[in-house]
Amino acid sequence: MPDSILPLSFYAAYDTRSLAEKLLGCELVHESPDGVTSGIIVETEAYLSDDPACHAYNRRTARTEPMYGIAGTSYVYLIYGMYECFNVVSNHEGIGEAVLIRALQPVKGIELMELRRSLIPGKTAPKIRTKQLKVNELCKGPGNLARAMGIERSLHNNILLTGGPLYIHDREVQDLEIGSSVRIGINVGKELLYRFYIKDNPFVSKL
DNA sequence: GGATAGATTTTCT
DNA sequence: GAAAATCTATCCG
Repeated sequence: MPDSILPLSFYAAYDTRSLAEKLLGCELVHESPDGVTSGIIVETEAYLSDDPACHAYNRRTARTEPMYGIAGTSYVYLIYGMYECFNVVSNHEGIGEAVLIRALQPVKGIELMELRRSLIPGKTAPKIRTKQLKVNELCKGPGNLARAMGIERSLHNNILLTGGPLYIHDREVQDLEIGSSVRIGINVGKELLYRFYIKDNPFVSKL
């Protein structure tokens, strides 16, 4: 069934690492008041409950509470004081695991993405970007992706379903060439090959 | 092309 | 009070 919104049963059908691979090639859509943006998911990372890099590795806290919700819940958090990151919660209720979406190939609303990315974040002196971004830079990396898509913490702890503003479409291609590697920007769990990406796709954040 | 420093604030110790 | 699932500008070769 091409062109259908992923049902909750999809998110619940796989373990976290499998879901991270299955989400590749799917299209993330945000229907915001400003307009619709979307992009093909080309890069993900898995965070498991027995993995020291996972936010839910230690105590269950207020911030990570959505990670313990049902698969298909959104988990959005602020990192380094400036950037938001978007995750899809995975596994069963009560188990704190999620998939970080790291890069998109823009499809809809490219002009809106450019507009949202035209300001460089910064409290003291938010700067206007001087150089025009290339399309493959708009959603490169989790912080940039969230900004281009207009995903903020107001979308934290929502269910990715029909009727909501944020959801994911099924992918059409079944046989994707998928690569894996260690994850980016972490200091623990370095050796785990929990990063997945579409091979030879120029929208991936890093080789 | 790669390496490095600085921005910024929430969260947890 | 330190660390953090990041990004950008700047320096250097």
